[in-house]
Amino acid sequence: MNIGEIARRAGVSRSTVSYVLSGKRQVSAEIRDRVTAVIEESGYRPSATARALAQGETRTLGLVIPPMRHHLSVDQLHFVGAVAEAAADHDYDILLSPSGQDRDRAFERMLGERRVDGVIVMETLLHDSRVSTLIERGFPFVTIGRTGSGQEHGWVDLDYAGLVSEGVGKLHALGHRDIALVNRPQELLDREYGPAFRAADAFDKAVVELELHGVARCCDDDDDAAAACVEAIFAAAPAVTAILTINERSLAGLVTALAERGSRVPEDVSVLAIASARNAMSLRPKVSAAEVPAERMGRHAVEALLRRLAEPEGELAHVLLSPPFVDRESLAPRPG
Amino acid sequence: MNIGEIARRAGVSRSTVSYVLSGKRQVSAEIRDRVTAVIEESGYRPSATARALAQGETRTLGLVIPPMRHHLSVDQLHFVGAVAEAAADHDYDILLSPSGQDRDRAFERMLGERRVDGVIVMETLLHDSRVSTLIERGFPFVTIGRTGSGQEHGWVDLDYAGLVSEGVGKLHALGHRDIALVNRPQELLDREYGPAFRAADAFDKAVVELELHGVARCCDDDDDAAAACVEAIFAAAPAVTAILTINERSLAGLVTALAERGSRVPEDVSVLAIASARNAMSLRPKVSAAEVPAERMGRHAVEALLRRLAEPEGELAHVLLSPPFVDRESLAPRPG
DNA sequence: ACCGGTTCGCGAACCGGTTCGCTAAGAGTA
DNA sequence: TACTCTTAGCGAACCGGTTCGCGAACCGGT
Repeated sequence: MNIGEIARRAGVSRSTVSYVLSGKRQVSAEIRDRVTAVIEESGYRPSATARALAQGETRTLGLVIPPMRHHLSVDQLHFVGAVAEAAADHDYDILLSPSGQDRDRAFERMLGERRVDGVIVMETLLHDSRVSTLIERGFPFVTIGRTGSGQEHGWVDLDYAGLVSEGVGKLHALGHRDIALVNRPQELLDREYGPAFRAADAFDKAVVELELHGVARCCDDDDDAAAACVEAIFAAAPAVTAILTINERSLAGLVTALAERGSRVPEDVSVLAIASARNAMSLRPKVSAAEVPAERMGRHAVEALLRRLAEPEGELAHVLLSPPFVDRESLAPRPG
Repeated sequence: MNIGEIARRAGVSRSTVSYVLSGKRQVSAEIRDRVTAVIEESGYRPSATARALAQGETRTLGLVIPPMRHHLSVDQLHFVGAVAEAAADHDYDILLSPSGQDRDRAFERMLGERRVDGVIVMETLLHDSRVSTLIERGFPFVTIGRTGSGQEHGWVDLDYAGLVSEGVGKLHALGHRDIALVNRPQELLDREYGPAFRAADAFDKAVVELELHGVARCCDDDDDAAAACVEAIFAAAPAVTAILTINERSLAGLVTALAERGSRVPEDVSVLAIASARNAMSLRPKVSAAEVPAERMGRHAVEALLRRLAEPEGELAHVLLSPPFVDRESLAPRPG
């Protein structure tokens, strides 16, 4: 069933059917009714492909997701879902592009073959080749997380630097002087993954400013790594009485590792995290944490990108979110 | 940059360029080289949209994901990632279609406007309107989870019935006679969500067959619900010494709830789960569990669908996976 | 020199929409 | 009645590819 068939059955031209559908020109009530009746009874819907070709826009957004072997976090999952729903609300669809081993195949295809009108890039690095490519080609996009060249494109980001200094401040206010940071995996830090990088940086600054003794450690995204990390922390700084972690995936492992080495939370060691409430709440004690607002970020990203598509010369969106820490049961004054 | 421009620069016709690209007809070495040189230097890539229109296939697969408010599980996240990667390996793309409040908008658009060549349906119900729609329209698709009309379409499923009876059998073999099942939320059971339904059914059968005292309870997908569920179970059957759960999201809550009411695992109560290793391992004690093989399921689904697209009259794929239980620290013989 | 068979490039039609310019019919005015 | 203006439908061109039929050029054989 195509537009020509509808036109034939309604006894009008194809262009008239098109105008009935789009409303871009006036059509007399009589003809309009006749055409809509035919469309109704035949269940006709115009082909997205043909329209995309004619109009030069696909009404599809690309979402570049991190490779699976990074084991997407719950946050990222929520983010993907939120993006899909936000896009659907605007009658856009989401095309997934896994980056990965040969990441570029899918990414290049998406751009080169013009499958999408714009792109959302997840897990952005400070120096990100995908971002450079997009800028070079003048392709509309928004990143999750800032790059080094932050002013040249739209982004939505979580203020890791702010959260980390706020977190350290909270611990400092409780009297802690020996504080550890559990960061994301070394690999991400090496690749200059923004959150890992900015967290490390902010931690160092806060430590200097507040005249604390700080120890920062990277930790792979799993529970076994957390156990090793706890060992490393206390080996390097036995006096540590507070741990701040931005590594959600290893949070459970961190808490059990502390329990297993005989450190009570929060009597001996305070724990503060940046992690989803769902995750933090299922632990004992319930861990105080600032939540990654994945859903809000998803909606912001979609809306920023759509705004850019509507107004290519408009202002670039820079959205920096800073969710509050919520106190639960893992924080206490420094012992002794 | 389009195919006409390439043809002009290479001094050949558009059709010749097309044949160079597709290799569907012989082209003399001389002309082939000239054309590829021009393509190379101009960075030309054919438009996916135009090709889709001409060939009548989009080389895109639709993935219908559950609504966000169901809070996708880690498994489902992995599944989405695996699907995207498997599709990318075959140079297909994945279009997301969130089902949800007005699920039908995105789903109908995807089908009606022919944005995709085939569809993968997640979280299938025993009586699923999406499946009926797809069958009616003769649209190629594969479901994750069987429906009631299991023989009329391809599917990939986890053998929940088998896993539950195997699990009950294991507990029985350890001497347990009073066994509880923690199922997925009541809402899913009411809507006849396959895993919840089949698990409940298999549990009842196993209980009768082995002459056990069984109690089955639904549990919402969070930790608080797990606490309530534990209370309900012991209120109904104080003698329970073993719990089998297929509710991954509430597993952590289940374990802490047991600890909080003074039941030691596994000395007083054995726990057996169907859950990702990652999740089960981060608990104390480490929970014995059969793992949902999300990644394998994703690849199977994509490959089954692609096979169907290549051979519309070929056999339907029916893949039933049954991962092994792995023993960790949560199982013990019945006390006393 | 003629013939039948290959090889290979070209042009045109097609996929299913959108959009622009034209014009016939009808309305309004003098 | 003649003239202008507006309204609304039609046809054709276009988006950027693919595919089919045609025929020119070249081949070897007699």
